[in-house]
Amino acid sequence: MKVTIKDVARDAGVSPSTVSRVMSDNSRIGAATKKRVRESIKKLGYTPNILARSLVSKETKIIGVVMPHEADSLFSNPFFIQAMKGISISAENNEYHIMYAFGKDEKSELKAVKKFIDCNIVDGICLLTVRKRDKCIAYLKENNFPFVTIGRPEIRNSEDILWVDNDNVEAVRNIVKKMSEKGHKRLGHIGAKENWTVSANRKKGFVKECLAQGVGFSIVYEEDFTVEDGYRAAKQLFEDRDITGIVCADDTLAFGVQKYLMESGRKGIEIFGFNRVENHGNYGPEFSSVNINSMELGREAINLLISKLNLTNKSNYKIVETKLEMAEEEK
Amino acid sequence: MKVTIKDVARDAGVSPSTVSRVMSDNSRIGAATKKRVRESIKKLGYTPNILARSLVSKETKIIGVVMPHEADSLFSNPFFIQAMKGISISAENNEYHIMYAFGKDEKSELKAVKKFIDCNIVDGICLLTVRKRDKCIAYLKENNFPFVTIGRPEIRNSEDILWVDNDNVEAVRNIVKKMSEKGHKRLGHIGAKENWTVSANRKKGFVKECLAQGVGFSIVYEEDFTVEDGYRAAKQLFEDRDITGIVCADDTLAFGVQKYLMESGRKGIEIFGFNRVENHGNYGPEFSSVNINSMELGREAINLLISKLNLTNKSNYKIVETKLEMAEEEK
DNA sequence: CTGAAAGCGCTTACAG
DNA sequence: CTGAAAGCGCTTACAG
Repeated sequence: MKVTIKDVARDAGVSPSTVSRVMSDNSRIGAATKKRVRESIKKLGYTPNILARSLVSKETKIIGVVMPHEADSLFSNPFFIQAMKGISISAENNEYHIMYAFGKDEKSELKAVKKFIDCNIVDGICLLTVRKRDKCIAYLKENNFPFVTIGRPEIRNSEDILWVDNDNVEAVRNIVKKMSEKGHKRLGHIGAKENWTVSANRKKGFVKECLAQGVGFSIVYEEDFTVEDGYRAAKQLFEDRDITGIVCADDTLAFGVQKYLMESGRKGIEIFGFNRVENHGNYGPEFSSVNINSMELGREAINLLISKLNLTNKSNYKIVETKLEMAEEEK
Repeated sequence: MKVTIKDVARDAGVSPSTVSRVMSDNSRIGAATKKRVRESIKKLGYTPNILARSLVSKETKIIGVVMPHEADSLFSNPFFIQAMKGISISAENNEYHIMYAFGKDEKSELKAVKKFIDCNIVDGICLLTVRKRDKCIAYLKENNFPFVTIGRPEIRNSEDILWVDNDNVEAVRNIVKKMSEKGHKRLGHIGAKENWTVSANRKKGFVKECLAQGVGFSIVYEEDFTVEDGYRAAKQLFEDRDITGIVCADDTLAFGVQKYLMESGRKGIEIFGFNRVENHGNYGPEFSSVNINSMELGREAINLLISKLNLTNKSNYKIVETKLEMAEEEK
């Protein structure tokens, strides 16, 4: 049988209250008593039952993480595992636990959010992506439940919403600026998942900087972040013979572009992607990519949420730095 | 404030005991009372606090899943996300929750296991991989804590251990047999993670069937399941000029082989991999691969564990079917 | 068929 | 500095 606070109390010759206070290192307990109780704790191998504790403290020290339903078709993208890694590191550092829910579609994501809240099982929720008119965000805000999003929410009155994000607009603007300085006169952009704000922002940055630099452009949107989508988009995009460079919203799309370029024999096109995905084949030429620091995004999201839960947070958001990693030949 | 069982009781004019019995659909409660109570439940939107329930039932309906520390360097392998998907599906079907722990090394995996148990937070544990002389398995068995492993444990007295696995030995034997029938006289095998039983079994099947078929062979072991490791291994392996076919323990290794073959210009080598990984580049020739049905492995693991927890299980293991998917040109 | 009571393992005012 | 008591939100023998 599991050893409880009563067992420790009996062993140390004190009351359960005292043991509880020793556990929380209450300053009003005498040093000698503390020592004795700690010895009993060690001797008996006592670890408090966190469920019982939660029942009185009204905190479970568990955070619910909702994976976007696209995660499984996007498994080839390291973003999710990296973010999860960051999430778990932060949770561990702060003595929180993480509970994941995988949705099948947007509806079941909302269901997962509701379940988390209704069961009283989590103190807060983390959403791994932000959609336009996001139902989960709306529900969480409405119910005033603590949450954080990876990606900046696009709704009104978002000052009290916690979020982390890269500066995607700026990251793309930098790329376009760089390309313009190199002499590119006409650029292409391939995006996907139009209702993800991250996609919207990358496109926004692209358009803005093209206009600012007086660079011509055309844009193709695809359904998913896949090689096939990138290939299809490239095919369409390069009907425009003047395009000499291309910015993809994700490396998987860039792979498709590479593939198209190799097959079509077209040379001298400069490619930029996002999120440095390992190319198993690695036969194509290197291309430049923006490292969005997925692990840091996960870590900071949970840090922010936990600060909020413990009422110690100052800012409601955090911008995680990106790093443009140029292709080998550029170095 | 959250609505509790007392609120419902008051609203329906019954005692909390009765509400509790209605929740569990106890047969001794009158139909009329049930109806009235259910209306109150609905009206007030009551959902039981599962922590309070757990405290008395001694069950949390949470299963802890320990990710192998290699998971993050292996993120390019869909196995983990697929398995997690299967795990979450089974959990949802059975009204269980899942809690994941990511270890940094083998030691911290054991730490995670201990923490799960000590906190009283999980009813059972699922391990995503099995190592030789696996510390987590030893600890769990020693403490008689319910668990299931993906991969067959290799310890004595494993009859009471729950596990799911593919028949890796058989899968590789089939491949080798097929290759022998096609006329291959000498084969190569590339493995990695020698202390994972899955690797050991694939190698075992390879050796067995080569001997059975009278086919010559050589074997190279690498550290990790990566393209680089596959490339390095291929370089070494093909010093043996007679090798005409190669079985890789994972598709990532096979990509490395492809790369080597393309660079070295060597032709007519038949490649087999495992676990059909999407090749972002997809420039190389197609190769055949064994689909190990990762999602099913995850699903069945949790099914097995939950059956055990509810004392309804019969068998202590389950073999998940594999499917050999031949390269396009073979069809 | 239903309720009052005890208890799950903790924490925390309150009292001394 | 420490303990007895009440309570967190449930469930479940026990009694009627």
